[in-house]
Formats: sequence, structure tokens, C-alpha cells
Amino acid sequence: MNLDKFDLAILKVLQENARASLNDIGTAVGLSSTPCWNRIKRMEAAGVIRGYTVDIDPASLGFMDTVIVHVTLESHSEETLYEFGRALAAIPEVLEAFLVSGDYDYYIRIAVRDTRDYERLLREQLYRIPGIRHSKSCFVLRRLKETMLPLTGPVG
Amino acid sequence: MNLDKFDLAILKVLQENARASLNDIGTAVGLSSTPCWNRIKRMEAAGVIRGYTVDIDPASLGFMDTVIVHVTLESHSEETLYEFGRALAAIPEVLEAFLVSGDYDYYIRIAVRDTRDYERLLREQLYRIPGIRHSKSCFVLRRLKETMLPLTGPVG
DNA sequence: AGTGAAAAGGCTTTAAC
DNA sequence: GTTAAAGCCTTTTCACT
Repeated sequence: MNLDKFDLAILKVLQENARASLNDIGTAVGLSSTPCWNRIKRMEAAGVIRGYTVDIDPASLGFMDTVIVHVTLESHSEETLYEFGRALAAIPEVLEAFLVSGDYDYYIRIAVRDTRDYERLLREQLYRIPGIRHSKSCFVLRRLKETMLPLTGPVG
Repeated sequence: MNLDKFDLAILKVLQENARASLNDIGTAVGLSSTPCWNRIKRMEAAGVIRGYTVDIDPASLGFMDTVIVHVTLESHSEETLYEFGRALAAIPEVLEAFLVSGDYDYYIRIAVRDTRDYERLLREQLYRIPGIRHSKSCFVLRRLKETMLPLTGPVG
């Protein structure tokens, strides 16, 4: 799908506030509300916009720490990789899971209550998944940037 | 701030669709729209809800690959760490940046157009930041889980 | 605390340019 | 592909439980 500068501008507004009204979006991008609405519906239908979500403060939910875990598996068969991914997806504390190239097989980011909760999670959840060989963790000391796609560049 | 099961249920609905109407939210959680509205405003004011954002398909924007980069710095002084973080935050392709404990100093996730774009980004952007010593990259082969906070557990 | 109704405002559609 | 206007649905307020 071809996105012009108005589409990108609309996405940028929605990225900052997904509940912005069509009037506000229109004012921000220099259009009236109707074309904005049409463009949004078009992007939703085309799968450019996958959905709208809320940004929740992890600490408010009791998750005081973020841990990044690197995992290697016993086998690299498609079945093992798939099964491991499915098991990870079922753990709510697992925020992100990526199958990666290189020294490790999976990169995972988890939200934990505290260090004891981290230890429990590793022992009772992660190491109970069949196929896991080894893991290596690092605690996040500071978060510097939120996850937002760049809306300038390749298609801008 | 104390969150009860209704608050968590509301967050869950918003996490799946941040543009859900108050009526739909109310129906889903078993309340009328007014208390839902009050609870949402309260959570916004308390910083539990940090904002609402849109989930955009990276491929639609021309970003076909995701790369995870681990970085070590020359110095671990507060100034170097801070300056590096500031420079990272200014690169739109950098989706996430975490200051971490362990073997590496920064963990970064970047969106790239293709392998050439990755090479360009590394050379022209990342390695031009003062203080960088070494980096190690791995390409994401498959993304298994989206970033969503678990809404059961510690406070549920 | 929650409910339900009423007012104010925004969303969605139709039609015209 | 854009603007303007009409009807409808949602948000927001208020009175009551």
C-alpha cells in the first residue's frame, strides 16, 4: 500500500494519541475530518494499522523491574522452535519474544515484580519449558526510548 | 495507586482496543459507562495510563527487518551513558533502548529497510555516536509476542 | 461507591464541488 | 480527492440510589 505524507502525518498523530478526535487529527495534518477518516479506514483495512492500544505504566501494576533474557535451545528443529515460542507466548510476564540469528535462539523481555519474582519466573516457568538449554539474563537499569516506529525515512 | 479487578478489566479491554467506546467497555467489564469513565480518568491522572497509541505494521512503512544490537561503551561514567542514550533517542529507527547490567551496556532494537539499510545505519548513525566501543547484532527471524503488560498476577 | 437519563460534542455518512 | 452539512452515536455531566 502506498502511503503519502498525509497518511504518515495521521499515523504520527495517532501514535502520540490514539484517541485523538478526527477534528484534532485534521487540524494537525492540514485536512478536514472526512479525508482523515477515509485514510484511517483505508489503512485499517490494508493492515497498516493493526490496532490501537494503551500504554500502561509497568510500576503501577507492580512490575518494578524489566529483565532481558537470552535463551539457547537443545535443538534447532522447526518443531522445537515453534513449541518454545508457543510456551513463551502463554506466559503473561513475557512482554516480547524474538527468534533471532546468532549466538542465541530467543531474545525475551520480561516484566518482574522484584528479583525474587524473577528467580521464581525463571525456575517455575522458563526452565519448565521443554527444549531449553541455557539462558543468560540482564536487568534493565534504565529505559531510554519507547517503542514507536519511525514515521520519517524509507517511505517519507 | 490501588487497582481493583474492574480497573484491570478496563485496562485489558483498552489494551486490545484503545478506541473501544465506554458502552462497550462497560458491557465487557460489567459496569455502566459512567464508572468506567471515572476509573479511566482516575488512572490517567495517576499515571497508570500513560497514553494511547497505534500499532502499525512495520513492513507497511518499508521496514522489513528488525535488528537487535548490543553495545559496549568506552566509559561507564554517568555522562557517557547519558549522552549515548540521548543520541540513540534521536535516531528514529531506534525503537527501543535499554541501559542494562551485565556484559553489555545498551540493548537496542532497530527497524531497518533491508540489510544494506542496516549497514548504513550502523556506519552512519550508531558508530558516529562518541563513546561507542563495540557492538554486536542479531537479526530477528520471527516475532512471537507483542509488547503487552500482563494484567493478571501481582495486582490481580 | 454505581445507575440512568439528558446535554454537549464528535463520529460517520451523504451529497455537492 | 476535497469540503460542508445532517443524523447518529459517544462522551460527559448531573441528579438520584
